[in-house]
Amino acid sequence: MHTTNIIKPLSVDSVIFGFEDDQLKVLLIKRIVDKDSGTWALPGGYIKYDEDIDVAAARILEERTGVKVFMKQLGAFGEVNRFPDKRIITIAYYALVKPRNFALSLEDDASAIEWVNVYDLPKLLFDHGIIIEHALRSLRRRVRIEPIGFNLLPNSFPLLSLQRLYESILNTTFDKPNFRRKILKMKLLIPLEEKQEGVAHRSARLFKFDKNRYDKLIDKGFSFEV
Amino acid sequence: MHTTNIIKPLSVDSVIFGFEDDQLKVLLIKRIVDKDSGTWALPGGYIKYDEDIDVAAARILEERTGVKVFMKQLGAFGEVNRFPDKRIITIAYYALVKPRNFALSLEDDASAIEWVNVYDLPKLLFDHGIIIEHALRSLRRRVRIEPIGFNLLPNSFPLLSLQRLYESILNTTFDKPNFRRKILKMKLLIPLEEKQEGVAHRSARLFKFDKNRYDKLIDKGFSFEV
DNA sequence: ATGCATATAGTCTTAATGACTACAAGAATA
DNA sequence: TATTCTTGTAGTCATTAAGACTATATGCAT
Repeated sequence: MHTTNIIKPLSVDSVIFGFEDDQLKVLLIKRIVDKDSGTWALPGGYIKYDEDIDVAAARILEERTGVKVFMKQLGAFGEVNRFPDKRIITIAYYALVKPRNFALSLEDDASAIEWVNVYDLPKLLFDHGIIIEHALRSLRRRVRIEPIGFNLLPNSFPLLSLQRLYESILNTTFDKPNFRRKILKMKLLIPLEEKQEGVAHRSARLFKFDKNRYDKLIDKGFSFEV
Repeated sequence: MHTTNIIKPLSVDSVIFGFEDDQLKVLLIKRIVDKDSGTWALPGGYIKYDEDIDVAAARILEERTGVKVFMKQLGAFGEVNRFPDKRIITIAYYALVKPRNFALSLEDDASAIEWVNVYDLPKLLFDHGIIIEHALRSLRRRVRIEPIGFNLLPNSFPLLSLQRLYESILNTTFDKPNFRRKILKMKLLIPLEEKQEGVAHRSARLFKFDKNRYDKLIDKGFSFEV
């Protein structure tokens, strides 16, 4: 990594959430450089002098994963001793993505990159565990009042997947018929002709999220709520 | 202000909300130093090398107002051109306070310090207007699901004051009997013997917020909602 | 063909909400 | 003193949403 042209006391770290095998996961990398070797960490990097911080966050993630995603800022983490020896304050971001769209590619300074279950994390570098906790809290708050959960699912999905998604984020369970009723009543899902394939039981209808419709409803004062 | 021992590319700015005359207000200062003269701005300062950022935010506010308050981090604002000539990223904080407890004291570099209606702001320094917008959005989200509004009111208050508070924050109106019913049903307010004094109409009973009770209810899964 | 897992439709009860009406209290006024 | 004005406080009624269920439909696997 080049160290010229960066703002030295500031870094960016990203919590990338994905949903895979009915589990909420986080993208982690394991570094091989210097004494951090062997510790899992959030993908991160440094901000350039002539770069907006939001842009820096997106660039760094793209460098590591090849995918451009919209990042939401979580906040700054700046305890005096969070980083050893030096005083580095990090600005954390998070994003919700579809893991299938990610072709994970290793960079020079990483020995591994993996999706890890958010409820079963390894020991993490510095305060990255705390950052993930904060991100999860923020996600839980937002996911209930904004239709952001769909960013974690494929474009078309059965209702039960959506339910499992909310259950794993909110760490709870819902009654199936009731969840179904509530979601469908919002009229935000377009029922497709397609059905599930390759399942060992009655196949479910697939739906897709209707972003257009959502925007219109919002203008009319509608508010999403799960 | 001393410029030694600070982290140069980082500042802290605070949005202090207060409720006065049934209006939601923000604490602003007008600086007289250098070319910023005459522009209203958020109280702010620089972070020291050996100081947590949350502590820096509280210290800076205390220096300007003499009052120690708990600050909530809003996030980092880091557009390349937000600050003229230099690249300075600011971490914004906000807090809810009782204006009566504040003895506003001028510092050397400020020519005025004032509570200003948040819906009628003057032109502000740099991106401070944007920061206030973000703070207001965050406040609106939080105030509906956490009992933080009470921090803006005196310890004892009539129900209508609470209603006016929510109305001014959320920029809406509520039906009086319905608001009353909703709030009282939560059992978070302790009715006092005292009544309003010096009002030209029937005096209302005063209440105080029961923090203890709230903490207990939270443990039982209760969730505050307005 | 039978079981089994999931999909999907619908019922019933209870609680919350929004829109009101009505009356009470007490200072100001006429 | 009587009246009026403003706000406080209690309660009604209809509508809607939520939670806990029951019941039936499909279709693969044995």
